[in-house]
Amino acid sequence: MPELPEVEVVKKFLNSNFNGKRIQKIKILNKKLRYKIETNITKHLINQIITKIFRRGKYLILLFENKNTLLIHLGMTGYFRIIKEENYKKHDHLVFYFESNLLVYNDIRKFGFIKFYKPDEVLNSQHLVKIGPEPFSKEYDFKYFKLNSKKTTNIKNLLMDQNFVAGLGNIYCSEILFDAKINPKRRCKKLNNNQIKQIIKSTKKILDKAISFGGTTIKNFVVSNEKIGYFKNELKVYGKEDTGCVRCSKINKIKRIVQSGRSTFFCENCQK
DNA sequence: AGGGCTACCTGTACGC
DNA sequence: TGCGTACAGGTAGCCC
Repeated sequence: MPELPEVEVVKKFLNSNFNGKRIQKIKILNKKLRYKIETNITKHLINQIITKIFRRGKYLILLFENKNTLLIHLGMTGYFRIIKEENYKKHDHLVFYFESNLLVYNDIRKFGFIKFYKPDEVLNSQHLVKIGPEPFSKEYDFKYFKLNSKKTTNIKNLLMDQNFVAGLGNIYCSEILFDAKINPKRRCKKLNNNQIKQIIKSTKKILDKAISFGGTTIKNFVVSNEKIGYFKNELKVYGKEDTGCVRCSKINKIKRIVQSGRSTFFCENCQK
């Protein structure tokens, strides 16, 4: 489910519903996620007002009035939904009780996590201390790319590296490289200046568009009780193995290859 | 040191 | 219908 655009949509959803709201109670239904949910988070967060929700890469940061934070990662299948009463489903793990509703975290595969951090600790946590720049930031530019792109790896793996640039995952890397007309197998050191500039441009363009469409629905990207994620209809190559390339003609079929154990989709004809 | 592979966990789709 | 296998948006820790 969640790459940067999906997490951004979740962040907006949480901000619009819970910013300024007080947590009355927290119930841990199952503490076994990627990391065990610490039982004592309850005593730090009870009666606290959520003052803001931030996104950094694919991470969510909940900030409370006493400056404590929760760092949340949705893994592959994590999502939030709002319910009116205690009406739980399989794989619900944590519930925040508010005055007028309940916010539930559900995660089938348990690759996500919810961690508590004291003020000023979260940005120096193991998860965020080495994370790369936001793709929309000024820092992610031509100079940065030249200076920090690992010369030895291919461009797909570079974009997937959260310490190079934050938030890109398996879907959007394929889509970005298709837009930039770059072959995902291409060695980084062989990219010329124009291609680097194009990759940066395509990164911002694809993510921006995906956010405006509400992210990509693959399986269970659900916010509240509404299905969103209309960017799925805009995907050009991801999951399109053996279908005709929408750009260079219907004769050339999209190929699926495996890079570092993950599927990559591209057109051999128009991505060089 | 840095990149590649595998584990983690559950569900689904597909071939036989 | 059932069984075995492959695959799925994530990171992290091991190995080389």
